[in-house]
Amino acid sequence: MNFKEIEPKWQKFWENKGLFKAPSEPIPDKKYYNLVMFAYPSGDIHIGHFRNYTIGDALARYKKMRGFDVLHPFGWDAFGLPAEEAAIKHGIHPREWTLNNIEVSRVTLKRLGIGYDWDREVITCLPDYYRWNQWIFLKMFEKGLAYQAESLVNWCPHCKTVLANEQVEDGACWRCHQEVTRKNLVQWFFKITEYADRLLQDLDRLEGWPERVKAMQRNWIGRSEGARVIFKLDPERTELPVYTTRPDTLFGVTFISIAPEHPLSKTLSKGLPEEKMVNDFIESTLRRTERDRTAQGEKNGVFTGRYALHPMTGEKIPLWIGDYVLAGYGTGIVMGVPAHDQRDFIFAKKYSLPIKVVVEPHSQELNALELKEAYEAYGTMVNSGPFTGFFSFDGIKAITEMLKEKGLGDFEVRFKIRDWLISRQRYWGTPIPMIHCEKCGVVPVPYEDLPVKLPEGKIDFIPKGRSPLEDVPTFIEVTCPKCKQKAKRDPDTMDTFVDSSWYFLRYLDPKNEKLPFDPKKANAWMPVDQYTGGIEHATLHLLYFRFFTKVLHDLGYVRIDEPVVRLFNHGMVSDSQGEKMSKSKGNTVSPSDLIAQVGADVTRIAVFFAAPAEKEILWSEDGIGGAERFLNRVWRFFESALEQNEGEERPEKVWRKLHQTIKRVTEDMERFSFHTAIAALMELLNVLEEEKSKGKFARSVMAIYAQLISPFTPHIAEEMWEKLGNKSSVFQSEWPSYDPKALEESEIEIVIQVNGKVRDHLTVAKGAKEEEIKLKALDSPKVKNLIGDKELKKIIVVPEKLVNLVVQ
RNA sequence: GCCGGGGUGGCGGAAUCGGCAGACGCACGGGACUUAAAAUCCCGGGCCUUGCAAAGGGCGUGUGGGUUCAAGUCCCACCCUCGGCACCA
Repeated sequence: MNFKEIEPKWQKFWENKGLFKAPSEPIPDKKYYNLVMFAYPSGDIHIGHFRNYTIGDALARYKKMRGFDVLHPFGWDAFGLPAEEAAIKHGIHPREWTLNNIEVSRVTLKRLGIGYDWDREVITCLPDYYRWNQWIFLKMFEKGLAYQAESLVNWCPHCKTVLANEQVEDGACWRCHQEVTRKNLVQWFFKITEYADRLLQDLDRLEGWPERVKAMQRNWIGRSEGARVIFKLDPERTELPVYTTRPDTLFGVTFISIAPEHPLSKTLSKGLPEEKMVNDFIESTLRRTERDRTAQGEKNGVFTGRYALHPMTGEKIPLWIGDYVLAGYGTGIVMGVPAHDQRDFIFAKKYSLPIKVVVEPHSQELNALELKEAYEAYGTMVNSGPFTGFFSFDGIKAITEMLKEKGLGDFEVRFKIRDWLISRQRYWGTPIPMIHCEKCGVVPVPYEDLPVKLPEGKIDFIPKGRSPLEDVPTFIEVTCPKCKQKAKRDPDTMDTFVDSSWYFLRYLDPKNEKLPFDPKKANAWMPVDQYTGGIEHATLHLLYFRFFTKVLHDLGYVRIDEPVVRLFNHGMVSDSQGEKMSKSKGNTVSPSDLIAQVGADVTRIAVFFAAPAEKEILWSEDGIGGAERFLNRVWRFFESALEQNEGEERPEKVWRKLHQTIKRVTEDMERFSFHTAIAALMELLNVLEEEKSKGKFARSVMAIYAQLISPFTPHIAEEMWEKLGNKSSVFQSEWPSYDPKALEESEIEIVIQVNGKVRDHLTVAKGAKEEEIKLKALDSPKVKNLIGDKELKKIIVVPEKLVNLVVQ
């Protein structure tokens, strides 16, 4: 049987029948929104995509047979840098390059037998879509959730654009791995920090999400509880707020450190003998790379010549500038407690600053002079004025409360997460719908003027470190919507992660020209019941789209405030050495080639059976051979079953195996254990072959077999279904259910253990009494031999399972 | 350092509720068919050990302990490994 020859026939059949079209509003209790991460069209579909999308496809087909209204849409994350790079390299316009790739990939997806509702296809680089990015941006601007600010931002010198925090991995650009530098720029941000607490807390509600994704998001959001403590500059009494999680160590402060980037650093020493040293230090520190500076270990600093007053004791505390103080976290100023913070300890030792012990472990005195490292644990407070004798936890509370009374501090919760920087200095993205007017300032583009379209024609894409749009006068030059004077458009485009933050809502109403989506339709389909994709977006897309959902919820456009009930992360597909596949390494496996060689169904089985869906696959051709062998056997058995008419008896063994298989496959589909579902189907085939099942009975078994295997091998299943005399699609049939009675065996094998070790087996009738089992077990010659004249202490009988004889 | 996964044959892995560890497959070895090969079919296999054989025995799910009649599964301590966060005060 040449499987690949029948595949186009069934693909056409499905398309003509509109098998995968979803209703615009589903039956409420029977809806299944089955979402897979849409694709960046960088060429053709690769094997990683293939794995992702066959999982989604198998689920869609299974759920349809279970009677659900299934929504299984697809689209393209079509903006992004590679399109511009291709434009520079090959002189093709990014749009043309992108749309060509989409064309090629769409055909491949169809040939892979993946069934989408293509009427809902979304392409983010088309104005139909990105105008709603602009619309949402304006809504967020109105709510104060989109704002422009000057700050030190991550800059990728290779991509020549800024990056959000989430897009810097280990100090390098997530896309090109070039080391990131810092720049002070005015950029647009989304205020995700305002949602930090909700994004964190609601993770607890996401029971259907993998623990590791939730852990990553918790780490990333980085909530910490502590206190703001205000030191005052001597003598001006300017406030120097610090953030600390250890107010209990407040009496141990012997210096204060300020980040070199902090504005105060430049001004504190003005006119003092220290001024030059301070300026030199700041300058040389700022010149160092982020990675170099944050390498743990060495700490450098310089004394400013100035002092601050301790909020409790009024003591004069020296002010230092320290290169280990992060400008972007807390207040950019920290209190130095060398006895109880390892970083402060190293710093104090280096510059011979005093060390003062204020917390001691239980029943042990610490001597500041003898400390080898900071004592960072909690303990009993000492040398802490009225708080001496308190335990740390009580001290934290009491000290913060007293600071609050004095107006010199308060409890404070801090997050590590920063606001989402969305400006990009590139062409191929959504224009930011803002106008800069000399007179009126920043003015939003009126809604009726949307979309702000990307200019067409000849554009110089070569990155120069500023947006290519800046050099397109027809785009940049506008009149101010307010004062009608000459003004300029914002030249930047949006981060493409904006596009992917709400595409799942556009699928629900893709042609809407009045709104990004109709809330009624959104409420009918949301939340997404199942989302399937890779783990790489754990703290990127998966954080951003939760944020967008909450914003759109707060704006009143969706009822739900979490987008996805159940999240599944499939494993990667690597080469046989475990190396990541890439075009440059030449170790890629092309799904298109595989379909051409062995067909889609064989490839699908091979990928499903290679490993549990959540684990990495080390790709090997051997898997293809095994899959092909299995499907050939299925087909051969199917044909032999069709041919013969005699043999209508229903052997109990096969009947039972059939129903066990229905049960197992059904349960395995529900728990995403596709490889064991296939193993169960292999076992059933083994039994069918062993028992040489034939005729009518075998045909009825094979009808069920076709249904059970159909999520994995849809084409072969349809072919079998048709040959069995059915006119409609196997996917319009009802998923088989098992008969619990068929699972019951009339005779049951029972294990006989002596002292917990299996020594013999016993066959008894179903429902045999304990007493009978005991007697039979004791009657076993093997058992008699083992027991001999030892004393029988106890007999444990687990009905229908085992009997354990305990002897001494 | 903190947080989260995971450790089972040569390999991918199974064991879903504490009850026969290794299902299913890959690779491998042996055999049948064939002039031959491919394809296909049959047989074998955790490790060690007694035995000519038939048939036995012991050990075995990262390590050490514990609970239990019974532990891959539960509890305690530890080791290794993968991933996330990390000069975050």
